[in-house]
Amino acid sequence: MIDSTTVTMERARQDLCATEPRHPRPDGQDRYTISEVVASTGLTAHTLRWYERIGLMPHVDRSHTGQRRFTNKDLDWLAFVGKLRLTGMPVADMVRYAELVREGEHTFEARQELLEQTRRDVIARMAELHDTLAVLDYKIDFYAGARKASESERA
Amino acid sequence: MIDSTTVTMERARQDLCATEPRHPRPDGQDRYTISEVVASTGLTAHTLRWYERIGLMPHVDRSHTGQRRFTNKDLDWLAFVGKLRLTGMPVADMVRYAELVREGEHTFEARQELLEQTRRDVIARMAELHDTLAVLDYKIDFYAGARKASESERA
DNA sequence: CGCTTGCTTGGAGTGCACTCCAAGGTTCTA
DNA sequence: TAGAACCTTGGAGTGCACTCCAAGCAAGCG
Repeated sequence: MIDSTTVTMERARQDLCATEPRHPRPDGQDRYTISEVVASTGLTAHTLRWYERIGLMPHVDRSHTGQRRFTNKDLDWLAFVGKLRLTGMPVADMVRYAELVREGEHTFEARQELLEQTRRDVIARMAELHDTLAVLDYKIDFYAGARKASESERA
Repeated sequence: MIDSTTVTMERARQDLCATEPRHPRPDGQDRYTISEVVASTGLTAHTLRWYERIGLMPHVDRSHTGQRRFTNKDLDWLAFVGKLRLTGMPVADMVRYAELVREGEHTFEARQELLEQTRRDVIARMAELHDTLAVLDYKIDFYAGARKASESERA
């Protein structure tokens, strides 16, 4: 019999790494250099170090000489951060979310709220874009029509 | 008989002022102070002066003492610029469009292309947002489920 | 072993889109 | 006609999200 605590923890474990397919290396050997992460995320090395400095990354593991070694979990986190970035969420808010994750399961409610606010922002933004599209189409039609008219004039 | 030149010019006249309903003042008495424009556009006076300085506004008419007096046409232009801004278009590109408008009808093709590129950008952005929405919903459902599970555990 | 390429740090610099300031002239209302 | 509220300018400042730099250690290869 599986009790609900187990279920909760299993879901919590998924929390950081359930949204993306799978990364190249098999588990147990997931220690990527910064340049490998640059190649797979499209972020620059500068940005990755900066993310760590401001607390947007959990502290990244290091080699015996102090060089960063990223894990699959880090890549999953970066993929999710990339999605948040696409929503237009400010970096400060993403850092807030990262802090909540670090604080543990008792912040589930706060995290859900933050994500729901983001969701509302995304929907509002999509509506805005939808409206601009109408104006754009109106103008484009106007130019297309005006050009056709001046063409037939020349003919 | 109306020749096609007349038609073209009539459309050209509409070009700057056909996308918005109508502004408060009756025609012929459309000379708004900067603070009236602030009130009706939501932009700051600083921003309005800055728009003029960088060439994003056609040169605004002045009172005999040098204060700005905006016209309905200026308000229409600002409304359209507001739409372009909502698309995320950089100010430099909007200035480029404004330059094309100043250059006259022979830039219709270039203007249409610029707007069509913007349209493609808007559609791409909407698709991105649509994708992030799926991730957001996935996470929100996860938190909702986890919280419900830990509630029933407590019960 | 030497060479090239890669990684480290703190701190300074960049580009964008505003945003504000000081000092002074203008306009409106009582 | 006095006072408040509004307007003008060039230039400097702000906040965000990176972006770059110098100086020096680390890693992999023939």
